[in-house]
Amino acid sequence: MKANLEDIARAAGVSKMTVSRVLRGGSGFSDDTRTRVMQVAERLGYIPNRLAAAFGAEQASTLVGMCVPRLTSGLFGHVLDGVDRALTRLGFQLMIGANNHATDEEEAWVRQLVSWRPAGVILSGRTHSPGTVDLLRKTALPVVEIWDLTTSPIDMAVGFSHHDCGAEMGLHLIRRGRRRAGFVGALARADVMGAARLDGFRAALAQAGHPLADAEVLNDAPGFYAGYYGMETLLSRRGDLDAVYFHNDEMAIGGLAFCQARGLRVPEDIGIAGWGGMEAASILPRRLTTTLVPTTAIGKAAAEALVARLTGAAVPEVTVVPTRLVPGETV
Amino acid sequence: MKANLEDIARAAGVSKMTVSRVLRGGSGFSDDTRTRVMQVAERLGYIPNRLAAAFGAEQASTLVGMCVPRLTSGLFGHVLDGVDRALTRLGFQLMIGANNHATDEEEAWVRQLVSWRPAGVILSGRTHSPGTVDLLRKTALPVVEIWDLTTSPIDMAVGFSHHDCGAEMGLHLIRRGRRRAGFVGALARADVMGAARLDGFRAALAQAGHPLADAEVLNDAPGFYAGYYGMETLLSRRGDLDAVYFHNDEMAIGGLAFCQARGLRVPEDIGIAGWGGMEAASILPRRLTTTLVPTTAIGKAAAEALVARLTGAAVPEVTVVPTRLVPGETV
DNA sequence: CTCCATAGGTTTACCGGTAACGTGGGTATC
DNA sequence: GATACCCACGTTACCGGTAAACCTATGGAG
Repeated sequence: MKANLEDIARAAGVSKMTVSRVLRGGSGFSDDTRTRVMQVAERLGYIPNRLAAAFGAEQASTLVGMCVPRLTSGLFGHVLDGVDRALTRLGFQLMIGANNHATDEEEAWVRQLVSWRPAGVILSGRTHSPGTVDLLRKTALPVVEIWDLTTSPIDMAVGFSHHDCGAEMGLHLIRRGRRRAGFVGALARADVMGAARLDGFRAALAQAGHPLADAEVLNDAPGFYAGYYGMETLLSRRGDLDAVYFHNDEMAIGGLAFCQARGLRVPEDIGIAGWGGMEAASILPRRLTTTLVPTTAIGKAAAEALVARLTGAAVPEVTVVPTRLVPGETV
Repeated sequence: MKANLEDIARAAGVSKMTVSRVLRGGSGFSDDTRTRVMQVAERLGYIPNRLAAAFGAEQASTLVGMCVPRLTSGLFGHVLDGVDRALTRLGFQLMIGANNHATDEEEAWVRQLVSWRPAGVILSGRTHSPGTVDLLRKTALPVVEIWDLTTSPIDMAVGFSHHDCGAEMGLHLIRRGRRRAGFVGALARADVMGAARLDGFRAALAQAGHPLADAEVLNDAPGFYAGYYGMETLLSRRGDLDAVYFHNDEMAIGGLAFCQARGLRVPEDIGIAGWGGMEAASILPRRLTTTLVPTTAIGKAAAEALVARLTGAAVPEVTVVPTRLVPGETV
């Protein structure tokens, strides 16, 4: 039932090697042989064995691994989609994992992945355990780090600066006349990139002479609830805030919901800003002030950089994919 | 640099086979041998080669494939998360793909997957091409079909009935006194499961003597915009509707936004119902009437059923994971 | 004292491809 | 006419594990 190259070879009256060449679309055989082999392969229902192929000739692997922080993140869903579409088109298979914002979980996943001898790896973020970096360097695997720009990537990087995103929003709030801005974050200590946005935000505000009034960084997942309760906590401490910058759009919408529940007018009484871009954010009664992140484009660029490297093409070490601040109507 | 079993064997003064047994935690060696082998493996930085292992002994594969309709779907992100957590815990690796609601794309993906000789496959939905079914049957691979309950699954199924979801919501609207209900769908012709919900909805309304007033099934992706414009279209045709059931919560929220923009009061002037569950839906000024789907639980159950089958345990052909209608405040 | 079970190994034979190299015959070139 | 060269293949030697069969002391039972 399970035919292999040998079976086809016997039935077609050629050698195993010729069958291999024909099926991989190589050269070194006549048209006659080609059609004969193809027909026999079809008739026997041959299913290629990539395991054997990748094992016998390691450079032939078409397996790519990708690790995201959380599979439930809407933004990373789009990144995954971009990666998947590009890889599928190029004939690669995608193995995924989640690191839950923990470098040791990432390392465990990378170890598993490497044991499959993949063609390359896509990681999210700039923070990795020494073991991960060491392993990837030793195996000399092509690596693309996405999402945040690493000053010195392990191999290649595709993304943007979270620090700059925060700074840009800080400046925007100042320009809109806000003077007492706060911040609501999530995943305290776990999410380095949210922290980078806060850093940039804080720096921009300080430089403008109106330093960050207060910040509440929760330990929870960055969802609507966290935004709602983060807003509540922040306002209970500082009732005089005139703007709040959130970890992401989900949380900002949660914050908006809280304002609505308390009868606070947005943007008159208080300004609300999110980050990341989310379809819902643009259809709210007032369009959310936020920063759009080209998620799918990042995924696509990462996959293409990886494959380009595999084909020996020159690939830039760092690819910057610009984000865009959308003023909206909530600040 | 790349050590293999042979290298470890030589350095530890034992045979390759003993090293293999030690590393896999088997038996048939002394404690002394064990520690010696482990130390040498550690020192040489041995990286197991799962490719070789799976190739040499096919039943040893720890690779599981999963195909979802779209990687950008919030609901399936949670399903993937459930699958991933369960598989990681059990020592399996996850290969993913998207079928974009097209059976031929699914078949192409399955063919690629099968060539990696995986331990099992998780598919979404009940609709597959004959080629897919044929291939899976021939390879006798463990298969779990999730999301919708197939009357006769290829192998195993985990999910619920979309038809029943629709019928339950139809009945709920009737009970709330709605008499002229409409439906707004998406992914016309592509999404069989949304169509099943519409069927159930229509049947329940008809049986109650207040048949479906109108339906608008768009071709677009089921997002906020589609909900907004679908609502607009539906109301322009039938201004007298007193309830609208949407393909999912995103679209329902889009519909709510349209009502708000037009000054329609919800639920007084018109009722709005969604499907699927979405964190945002429960934090709106009025909680959305919807059906909660236990996404993560489905993923977990699917992964566990697959692994149970692999270990030879008896697994029920069909696992029903109940959904729950949440009345909310929009109907 | 023999027999036998058992612990603790070793040996052998694959799994199904692919790279590298070999080969025979025909054809173009000098 | 000899040489070179190419085409269309065939041969051989792996890749790194694992299953299964096979050894060989050692200790205890009968």
